[in-house]
Amino acid sequence: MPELPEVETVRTGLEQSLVGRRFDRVEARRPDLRFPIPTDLATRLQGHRVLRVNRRAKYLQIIIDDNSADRTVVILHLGMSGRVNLMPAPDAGPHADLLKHDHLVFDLDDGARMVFNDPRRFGFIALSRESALDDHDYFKDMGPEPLGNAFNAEILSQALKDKDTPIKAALLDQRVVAGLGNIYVCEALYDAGISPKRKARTVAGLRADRLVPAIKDVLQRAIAAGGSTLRDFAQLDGQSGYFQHSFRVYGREGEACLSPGCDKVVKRITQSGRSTFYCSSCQR
DNA sequence: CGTACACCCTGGCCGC
DNA sequence: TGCGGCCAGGGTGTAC
Repeated sequence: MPELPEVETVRTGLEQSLVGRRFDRVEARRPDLRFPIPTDLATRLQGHRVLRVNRRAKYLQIIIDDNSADRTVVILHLGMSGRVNLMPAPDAGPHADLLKHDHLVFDLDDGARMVFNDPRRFGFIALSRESALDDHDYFKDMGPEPLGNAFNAEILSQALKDKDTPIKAALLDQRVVAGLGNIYVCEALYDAGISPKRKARTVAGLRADRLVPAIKDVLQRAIAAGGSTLRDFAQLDGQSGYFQHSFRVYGREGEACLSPGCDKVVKRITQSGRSTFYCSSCQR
């Protein structure tokens, strides 16, 4: 499901419904997702309130106000198929029945219920401390946030200049830039007119000048649209994102290239085991 | 070290 | 209807 815009959409929703709320009851309904669920998850959270909800790349970071000088942080990754549902307090009686893949249940002090559902279980949850977060294994080697000021053509060129790998693979490498996934890499390369097969080192310089704004623009437009819904992504209230209607190449194999005057159709190839969509005429 | 690939897991869709 | 094959937005471990 989620790349940066989808995770950011979830973060915004969680910020509105979670900050200031207290966890009354936390339940893990199975021992593991992709990794074991911390056995002390419930005891570390119950009785404490949420201070903030942050995002780093595709990870959510929920900071807990637990009266500690070094606060507990919940790290949540949605994997491919994870989603977070927020059910408001029911008018009367209990919450609706849980579903097969509802793995984590968080009951809040206002009667609302947050549920983490993940059919494929590529998602995971972990606990850390605020002071250790940047040094955590998940984050320590991560590249810059693509929407931050620290991500610019100079920085990207520096990261690409020694790489022989295709630019498509380089942009999926979270050490180069953190938060892009298959969809938005395809879209950004199309928008910048850069072939996904081009060696990354040859993108350093002038092409990076075009690529950086293309990346920022597609991410910002996707966030504004509430993310993309392919099969199963939904916002907290179950609404779909609608950026999928704005895809220019992703998923459009065999369809006409949208660039004015181009008479080619969109091609699909496999790179690093994933589908790449591109126009062989407009992207060089 | 950098790169390439298999793999984790379930479900939906398509063709037979 | 049923079944096999293929596909899917992610990250990691292992083999070169």
